[in-house]
Amino acid sequence: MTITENSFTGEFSYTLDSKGRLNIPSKFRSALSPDNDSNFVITKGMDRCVVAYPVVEWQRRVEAGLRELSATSQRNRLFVRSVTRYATTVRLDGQGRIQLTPYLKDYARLDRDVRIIGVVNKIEIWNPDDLENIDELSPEDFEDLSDKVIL
Amino acid sequence: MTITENSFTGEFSYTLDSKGRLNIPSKFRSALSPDNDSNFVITKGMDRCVVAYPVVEWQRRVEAGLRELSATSQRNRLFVRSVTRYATTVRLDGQGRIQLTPYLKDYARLDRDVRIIGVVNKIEIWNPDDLENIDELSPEDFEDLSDKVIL
DNA sequence: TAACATTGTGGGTAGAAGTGGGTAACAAAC
DNA sequence: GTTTGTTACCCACTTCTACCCACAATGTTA
Repeated sequence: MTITENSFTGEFSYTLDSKGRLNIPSKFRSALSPDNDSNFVITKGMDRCVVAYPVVEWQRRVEAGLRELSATSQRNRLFVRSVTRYATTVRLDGQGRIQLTPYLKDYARLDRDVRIIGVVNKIEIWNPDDLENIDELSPEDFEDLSDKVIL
Repeated sequence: MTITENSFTGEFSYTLDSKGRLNIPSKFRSALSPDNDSNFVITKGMDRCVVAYPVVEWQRRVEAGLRELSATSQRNRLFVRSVTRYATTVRLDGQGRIQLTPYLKDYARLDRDVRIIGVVNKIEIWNPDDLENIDELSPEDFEDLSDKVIL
């Protein structure tokens, strides 16, 4: 099972229920490696979305780096704070749902309908309107980047 | 159990009660390693906030950082003194609350409403207004540091 | 087509978490 | 010795949340 660890793809539509719970697509759930303990870390993403990392992913990429950053410069301090401040560890409930924090729900303008997309090793949670309105890559850029990234 | 030692994330709103007691988020309490004896060291933080370290973390800092700094310049010595001078060990009460010292409460302008944020290996306690008003990083700086640290 | 399994959604409820206050113990001040 | 004030411990109350069960809709298998 160690072949593809946490590779998320696809787009899904879900609704936040009255308690603010959000379903995670079952395909994403099964893509979680078992030692993840069914946990995600959710935080602010770029462009007004919420990102969710499997915990191991978060630890590997973020925590390790943040610990190294010295707190001496104001710039570093602001950065570390702005990353961790909005990050919360959440566990899937029995039905595979997570609870969003009020701040993140507000930040990403999530009301009832949400769009969830898989982005390789993380998940993004969007307001459907915002997702439609973000600028798509120009066809030229797309080809340019495609060449470089293989794919 | 090999998870990560004391990694604090997230933001929480609490109130100082009439006795000056401050609740510590349960998520932070459980992130304390058991041998910490339910203790924190609180002291002056950068940018007008109060910082709270688990005792083991505090000890590590004192040994690693402060000791070296102290011998060098007068400026550093002043800094070290101001940090250690106001440092107090506090224990959580039965409900998971701590008592702030008058000096720190005054220094961070904590009145009734406070914001608590987790910053990797320490906790910061803020006046809500101050927290909102600290300069956020410019998007360029953010991306720049993101590239270096995260991916 | 019928039987069954999976998935998304909704809601009740016990226990946890946050908040407030009483009081005994102790130290400092009078 | 008495008074005052602070602190730590205990108990009480309200709010929130994690866990449980339920069910409809969809997909799958025989």
